[in-house]
Amino acid sequence: MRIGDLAAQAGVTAKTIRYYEQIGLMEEAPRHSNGYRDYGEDALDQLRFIRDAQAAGLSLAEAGEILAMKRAGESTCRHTGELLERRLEDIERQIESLLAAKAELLAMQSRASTLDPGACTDPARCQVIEAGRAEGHGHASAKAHLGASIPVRAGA
Amino acid sequence: MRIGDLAAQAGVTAKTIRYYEQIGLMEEAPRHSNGYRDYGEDALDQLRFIRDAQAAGLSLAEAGEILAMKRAGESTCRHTGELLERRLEDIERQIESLLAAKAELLAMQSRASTLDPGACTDPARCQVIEAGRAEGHGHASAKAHLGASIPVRAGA
DNA sequence: CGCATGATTCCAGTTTACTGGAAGGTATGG
DNA sequence: CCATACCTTCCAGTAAACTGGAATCATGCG
Repeated sequence: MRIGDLAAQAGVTAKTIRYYEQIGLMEEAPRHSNGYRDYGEDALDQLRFIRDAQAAGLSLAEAGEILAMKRAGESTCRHTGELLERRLEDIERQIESLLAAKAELLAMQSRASTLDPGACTDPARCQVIEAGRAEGHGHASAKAHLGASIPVRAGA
Repeated sequence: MRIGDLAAQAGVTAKTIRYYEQIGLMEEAPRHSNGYRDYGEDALDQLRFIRDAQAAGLSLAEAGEILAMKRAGESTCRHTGELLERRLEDIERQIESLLAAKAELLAMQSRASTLDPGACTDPARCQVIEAGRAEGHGHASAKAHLGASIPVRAGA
């Protein structure tokens, strides 16, 4: 299939795929006579793996190391074993961190709901939102990039 | 305490703390008569929270939203509740992804160890490492930033 | 035929989270 | 008195992961 098709199926843009090829993350695709890249199912698998790896907090470089292993046929070699080991440890650690953060958020949530339930019906009273949205209302004045931005990430 | 002291205790650099203040992530610290910033224990708590939040995959902007809530006293307001809700959902999702990635790595690991155990004692035979380290040995030739770099992250 | 799509390359810009370095002020010990 | 270490501001650069846009070529439809 052609790059746009692959991109659509993988949920990325064609630009991203060319970028992945450029940095050596994906191998150079074979070309049609017209110069168009031609991809097979394995390319889709790779892109899906990259997506998963990223979602799991791995960098493209790390995903690339693992893809290289896959391409090499997962040969049993001390080095690949060590790589897998390290990645697993990283992932373990990240899960721990996430659980800790989750606990912290849950604690905040319960404290928030038990302290003064229903005390904030008026949007003008909500300091949190004010602090995030309004501008010159009193305290900190810096706010360079941050403060007026509601980030979107992690949703896609 | 002064910025260098705080930085040392939090395991970041003074530059990083000034940067956090600059982007509005931390409030402007009170100053000594000499202009030096003066921090209390709460600053250390904040920095620790930021570290945790980052390890959990939150951006500084997201950590900032939560810190703003904390500063506002975790007031019970629909909006803060929604923010917490969203963060928790994000974290849930990230944990799922991590678990999926972990499963995938474990599968690779077991396949790798059962396919041909002990077949790779000679480093010259390990295509994986070769592919990651060597340069002009046959296939892909692009490798711009990637390929010769062993990333460090996720360890600190 | 013409024109919209979609492909190609190449180069430049963006965002996030810092980091480095210059140029200067301040506190302390010998 | 001066060196040293630490503080200040400001401006510039970096790395990762894209994203946008220009200029050009190819394909397919009416």
